[in-house]
Amino acid sequence: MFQICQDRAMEKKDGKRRDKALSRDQVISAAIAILNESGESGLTFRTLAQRLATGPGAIYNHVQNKQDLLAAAADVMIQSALSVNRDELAPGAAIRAVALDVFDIIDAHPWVGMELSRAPWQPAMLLIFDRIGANLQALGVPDMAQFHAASTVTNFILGAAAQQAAAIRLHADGAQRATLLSAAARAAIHQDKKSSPFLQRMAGNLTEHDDREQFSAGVDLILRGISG
Amino acid sequence: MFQICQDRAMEKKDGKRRDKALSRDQVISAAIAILNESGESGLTFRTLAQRLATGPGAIYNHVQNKQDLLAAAADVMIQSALSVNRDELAPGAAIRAVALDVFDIIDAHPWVGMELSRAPWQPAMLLIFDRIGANLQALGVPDMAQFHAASTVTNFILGAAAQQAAAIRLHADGAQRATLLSAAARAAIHQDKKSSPFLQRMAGNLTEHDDREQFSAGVDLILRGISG
DNA sequence: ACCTGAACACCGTTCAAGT
DNA sequence: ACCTGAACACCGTTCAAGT
Repeated sequence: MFQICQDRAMEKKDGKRRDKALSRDQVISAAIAILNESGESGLTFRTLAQRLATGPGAIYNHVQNKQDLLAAAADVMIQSALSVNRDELAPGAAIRAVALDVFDIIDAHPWVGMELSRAPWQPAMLLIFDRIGANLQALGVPDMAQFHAASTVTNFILGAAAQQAAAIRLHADGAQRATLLSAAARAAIHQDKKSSPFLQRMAGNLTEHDDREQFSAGVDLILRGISG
Repeated sequence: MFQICQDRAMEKKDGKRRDKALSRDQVISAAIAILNESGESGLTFRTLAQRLATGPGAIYNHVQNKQDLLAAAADVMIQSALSVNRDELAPGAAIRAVALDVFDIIDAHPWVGMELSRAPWQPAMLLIFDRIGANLQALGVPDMAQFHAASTVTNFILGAAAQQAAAIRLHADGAQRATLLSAAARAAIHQDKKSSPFLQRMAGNLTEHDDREQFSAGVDLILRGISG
């Protein structure tokens, strides 16, 4: 559906003017390549221009600004993640599948999660909302309740996306996840001694749970609330 | 619990050196004042230094970096929002109250929502997690399930926080919320014609629902899943 | 019409020099 | 020990000049 094309970069060696075929799709796909390789901090109009063998200004002929660029990039990723046909699944299983597909793409490319939570009303987010909601009718949710049900699941996914993106970023920083998390928990607990009993009781789970399993359990829990 | 102090700014008029009493709390409270007045984009080490009548470098004597500053500011806001005693409430109502307190503070100060979703493992977030979890035992949730239940509610709150913060920011930009949202929805729908039937059916709700009611309904729905 | 890249108006952060 | 503010190494974005 979306071709990553890098050949443009090769033409940079000679100082000549490139063939003028720069398109919006090429800009977005180059941005995605940089984001996947170097993360959010690696994407700059200068690095992007270099990969496209042009000047920073040229990018603005195909993209409104950096927000627009990031939203378009995230949309491509989410569309690709949700392109698998799930029609054969039962409605509950289909919702679970959509949620896990989103989780997995964010797990693999944390910048997508950061971008979704930075601007929740972008096309990528509406696509997720639609795919969740499309299964509610078959699940037997009344018309009036479908909007609240879909938005609840979507908000949960959004929150988990931010959480997961941050977790991966911490991990990528080379720091031990357990160390950082328990340090944070300890700091919070320490701050007002014994006023955080639940946090203290859950310290072990916080540092050792499986993120994907936690996410999946959350989806199931919400589905139970929707169906019940 | 936390005093906003602005008197320091008054000393700036004369060119003399200020009395040296700059403290971490003063830096954070000045940052909060700027954030509440001008939003995220208004907070700069230069604007903050100006309000504190000092140089940008001085701030680093009391704060590690901007992330640290924002996390500390958000923590103050969340602590203040959750400082009301809810012990007399039934566990379900207490969880609802915590969630709505967080919603309201983000509604009033959208930068808090942005900050929470930027770094989900900061003290403010752990405090919310603790306050939610503290009511699960009384709600009759089994020990093993309490972690998943608390993290599900927390993730939902986090997602809604990002959503709400973005909504307020759009509104503050002077643009009509309905216009922008329906434009986004229309764009998403248009993109692949009739492949978004649910989004189309919900277009009206998307632009006209009440955010707080939607949030409250989401909390109720998850609570039903937890209890059921 | 589109590219080019220097220039503009900023950032967060550092650090020698002060007190 | 803490402040001061110029300087550093960047940003996103604009725009005259090219083709």
